[in-house]
Amino acid sequence: MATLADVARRAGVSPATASRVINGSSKPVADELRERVLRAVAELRYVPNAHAQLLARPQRSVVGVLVHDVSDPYFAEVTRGLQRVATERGRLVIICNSYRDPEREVEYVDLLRAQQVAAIVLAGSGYHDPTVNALLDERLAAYAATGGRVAVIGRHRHRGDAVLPANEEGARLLGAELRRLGHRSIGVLAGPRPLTTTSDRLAGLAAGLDEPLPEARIRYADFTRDGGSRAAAELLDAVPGLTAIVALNDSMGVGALNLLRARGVRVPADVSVVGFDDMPIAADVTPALTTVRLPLAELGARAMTLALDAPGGRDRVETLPADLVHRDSLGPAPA
Amino acid sequence: MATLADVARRAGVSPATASRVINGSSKPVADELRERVLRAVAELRYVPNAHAQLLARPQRSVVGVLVHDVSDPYFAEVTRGLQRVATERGRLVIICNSYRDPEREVEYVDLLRAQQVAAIVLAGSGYHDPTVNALLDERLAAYAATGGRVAVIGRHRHRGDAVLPANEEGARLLGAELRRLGHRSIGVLAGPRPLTTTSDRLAGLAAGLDEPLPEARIRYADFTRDGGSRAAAELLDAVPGLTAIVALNDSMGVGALNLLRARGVRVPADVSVVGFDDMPIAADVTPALTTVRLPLAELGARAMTLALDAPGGRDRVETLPADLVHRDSLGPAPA
DNA sequence: GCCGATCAGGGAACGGCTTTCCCGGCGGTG
DNA sequence: CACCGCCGGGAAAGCCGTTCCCTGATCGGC
Repeated sequence: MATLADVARRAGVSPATASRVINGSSKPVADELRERVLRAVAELRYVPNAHAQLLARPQRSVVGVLVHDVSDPYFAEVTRGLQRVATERGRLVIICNSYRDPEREVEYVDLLRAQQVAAIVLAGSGYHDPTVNALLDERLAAYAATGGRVAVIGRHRHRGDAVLPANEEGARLLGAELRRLGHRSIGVLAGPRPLTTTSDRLAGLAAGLDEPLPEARIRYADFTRDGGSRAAAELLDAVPGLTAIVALNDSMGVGALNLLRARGVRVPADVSVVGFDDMPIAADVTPALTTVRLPLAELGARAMTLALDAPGGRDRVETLPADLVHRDSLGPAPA
Repeated sequence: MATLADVARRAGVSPATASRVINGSSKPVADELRERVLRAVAELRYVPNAHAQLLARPQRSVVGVLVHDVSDPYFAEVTRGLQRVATERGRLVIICNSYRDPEREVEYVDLLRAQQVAAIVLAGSGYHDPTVNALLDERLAAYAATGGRVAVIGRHRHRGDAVLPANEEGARLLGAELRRLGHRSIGVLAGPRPLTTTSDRLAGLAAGLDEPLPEARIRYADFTRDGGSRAAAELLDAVPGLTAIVALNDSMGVGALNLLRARGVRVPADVSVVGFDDMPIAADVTPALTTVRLPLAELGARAMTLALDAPGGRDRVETLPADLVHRDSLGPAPA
């Protein structure tokens, strides 16, 4: 690997001068020398060692992003927004997948800290477990104490700037609409219990329906298509007379749709199905899924903006609105 | 940010000793001192500066991954495979999105080089433009010359180890099946022209159909749902009597399905539709999309394995098979 | 009891780059 | 003509760890 010293030697100048030319320092360098340095750089295919640079100058430029799983469409979309802003600002992004393992999440925070990242963006639902939260908080605090910036997406209980999707409000909208359409016997396909996203949406739904949701009509499963399918099967078997199924994310909704089709249940004539998130797939299934739209990419973009902007003294919290997307899978309750 | 010197001072030992304790060096350290160092580390919440470590020891541990766009399901899946293997081997992955801009791709190679990554994995279709390829090759060569490892996914013409999806063979299978079912008037929704993926799949399709594909029955567009939708509309308008539409990836296939539904064309009774890649969504649309399955995660996993394994002297090339997934969107040609 | 071997711990060099500080030379000015 | 100031360039001091090498001390053997 060619070093700056190699370049300087080849150009017949000092490393100081070479560095100045390469970084476009404000200190003027004679054209002749500049020329020689540039030529040497090209000939040696010199690329400065980013670690040495980082060590030599205080300024940190990369940003760490911690998501549950980038290949999940939800996070893929959030990440897109994060990346867009980061790229606009000339920041490199390191993406880490915690795969929903809180312990790995903590490890990754340390790893990002070791990388001297300028900011850490935590995306995705938080957990209810206080032990886990305390541990994570402790690490984030250690990071923030050294001047690191923290932004979280969709987690209430953490330090740092936050941008929150209107999970509760979106679910409330959904509940109110179901109620308006006469649905009274409603089953819920919920995500994993320990996630705050699950409980937030559940709470909003109950508020919108204007009645408590009996646990017997809720099934908890993974936030995946198969999870939704299994949970829907259980629910259907356990609760006769269901007129609507609320999936707490679109993947589960799609799974439910599939199961219903397999069982010959008509949607929405016999049973209505609604989802959450408005992922691209929601519009493409049949019947097209009625769902709650969350501005996912925007969530990411806002979070990255907060993370990169100068700290505003106090932690800033932004809430991004959710709205109902009417498609074909929701109809009036059958008489 | 606490440094090793801080830790050493607080523990009342030399930095050398502190370092040895922290890294579990083979050199023995008295329990008493070890204890003191560990306590200091905990109290100061010390995390070693990864950049300083990288500078101090020759060993490089992070791997760079360059994809078109992680939020595209195709790359999301490939990335999942890449990550899995990287994590198993204790490697951190830096993911970069080129957004299909060859120039940005070259920039990112340099950036990864600057980061001293142990290996670079290039995922996603290559380009036909020889200028672009030459430039990229030149940078990769510079990287490889300094001991960097390169692995590519789905690109023929680059140095380094390669793992290739059987694009051509998969398309051949598809073509043969269409022919068997009596389709003679076939339209193609192709991806961007400059991509080798597009031309490979086109070539395989023609081979399977056992007849050349007239350009008039091909429409080039983005590898997206909307691209597919638009291209399908054009094709339908331009070519009367079409009995089948081949989309060169599933997103385009889904777009086509949507357009056909909007126009009241029955699938597959009037027109058959097939896709490519077998992304999760393919099974969930109605009718479920017949497509060619590519082992995407496996592609990623193999590439990462090649990249991390000791170089085998010559560049290794692996091809992963494609197979036909029969679903509902393909039927016999109408009489 | 003395010498050499062994061992734990510390000093210091090193990795690659940036940046401050200093020096020599030039032009301008009185 | 002498002096001052400015300017371009280089020497060198870090940044933060790791590790080689050395030192001082302890221990074993004769």
